[in-house]
Amino acid sequence: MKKTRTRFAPSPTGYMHIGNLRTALYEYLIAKSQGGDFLLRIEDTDQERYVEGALDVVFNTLKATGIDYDEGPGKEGDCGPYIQSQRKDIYKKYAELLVEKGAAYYCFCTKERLEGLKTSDEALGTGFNYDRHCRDLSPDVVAVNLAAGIPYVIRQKMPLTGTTTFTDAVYGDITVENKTLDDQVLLKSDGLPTYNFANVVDDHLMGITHVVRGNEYLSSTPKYNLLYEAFGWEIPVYVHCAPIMKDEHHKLSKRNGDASFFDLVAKGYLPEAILNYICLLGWSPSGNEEFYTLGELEKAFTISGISKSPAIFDIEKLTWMNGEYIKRMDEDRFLGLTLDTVKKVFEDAGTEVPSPETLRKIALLVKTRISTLAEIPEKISFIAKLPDYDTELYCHKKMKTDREISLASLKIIEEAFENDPSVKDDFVSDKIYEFLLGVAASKELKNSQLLWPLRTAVSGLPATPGGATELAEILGYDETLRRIRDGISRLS
RNA sequence: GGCUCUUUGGUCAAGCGGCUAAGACGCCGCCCUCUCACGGCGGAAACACGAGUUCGAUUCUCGUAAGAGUCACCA
Repeated sequence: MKKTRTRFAPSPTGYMHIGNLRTALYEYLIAKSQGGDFLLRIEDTDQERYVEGALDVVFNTLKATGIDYDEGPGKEGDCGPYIQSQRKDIYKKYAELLVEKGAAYYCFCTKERLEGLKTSDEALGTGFNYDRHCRDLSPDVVAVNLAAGIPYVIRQKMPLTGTTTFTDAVYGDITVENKTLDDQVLLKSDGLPTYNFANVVDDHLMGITHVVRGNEYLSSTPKYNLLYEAFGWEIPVYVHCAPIMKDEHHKLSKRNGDASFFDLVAKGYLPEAILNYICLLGWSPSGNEEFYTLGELEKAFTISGISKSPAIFDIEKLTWMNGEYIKRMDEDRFLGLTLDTVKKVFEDAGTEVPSPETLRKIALLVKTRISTLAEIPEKISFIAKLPDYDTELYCHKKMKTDREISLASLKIIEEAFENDPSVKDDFVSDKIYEFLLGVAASKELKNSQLLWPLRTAVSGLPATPGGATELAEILGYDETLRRIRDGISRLS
């Protein structure tokens, strides 16, 4: 059995579309799940679309997601070069070979003539089809024209009758009438191949066994088959995937301003969470497990799990999944990812940056409470600087507090702190909690009547990451007392 | 318009002739609790429609409808 080989063949546009990334992932997984090779090939046959730095986006994305290629630019194998613009001569040779075999022909039609055809077709309300004007030019005329240097393209000579059937691994058998097939251009007048032609030639030359692509290519696949057959080449397994949608009607796209892979990373999403999520958009595993590392996917992936219908990109579910990844992440990695952000919150607020130990505590405080890394600043900024707040916050029915009780409670806490110097010596959450519970009991107050006002005074917020005593520990004895007094004056 | 494809809860989806039609996100409720979150428990919510085939259709066939793709010297 032949070794499985797949390829990711992006055209460098400078934007890593989520759908393209998913295609790359599926290609990678098909190869790896079968012990095969995954190659990277750059399809840059359209020189008008050249974008500076676009290749780096491709390389960086693959690197960030851990999708390693076995052959490709910078990793030369036996099938290089892996950049189509460097393979120009190859395509010309094969196009000419096809002419010799009678499966293609030279076409000298001008763009103007084609335009005329197109407009008259549109007037009829039908799609455009080349009228095959040059299909039966005599060899003599062709030779003369070529010698005269008249610009030409090479077109595929489609059979005029019969049908062509191809098999897709996800859609099954699809049959079309040959007469509906256009004599498409294979080699452009600039000597470069069209996508459809370069693809077939390269895929064959590179030993690609599985062609994975978006289902917008479904309708051109019969033409591919005809090409493979004309060359006498083995037809690969086709795996067409339904698109990822923005909503019911629109595909996810750059034009719609939809997030690219790096946009999502910049918004605080983890590459592994993004990859995990998009893998599940359009593919489902055999069991109920939803969390997969790339390595696990390499074992679990099956082509039969790929679905036929489009999937809407649900940022809410990605966000949830990202949060799960954060919760499951080990502490060291989390701290490595977030400590600088935490530190920056204090720098931006213009307040003194706490000790590394305190920064650590703050970061960890937030670990189970965020879904994306970008949420950190808003969650902790109150620690750096007490926000201005309304004393209405002190009123809470369930906690059985109002302004008066809160004022009394804060005074009680202040006094208790001052009267017992040992509190300051061991100012950690558990000890403070224990201490305050004792105070509450002695004053015949409910725990919440003491703790709710404390939390409010110390944070100025209706909801905070961590409880009153946790926050007190982080703020330290002095700052805690300062905020308690601030609360007292607000309430007085 | 021609050709092709798709159609299970709001979303992702399992199902591959017989099920009270999984699971997840989101939503709602309850519990836990020094707020929030985490966690636990529970709930509402779906087979586009119509004919066939069959003892029996979400599942097979054919229509209809609605969506999508394609019909370039773009990929």
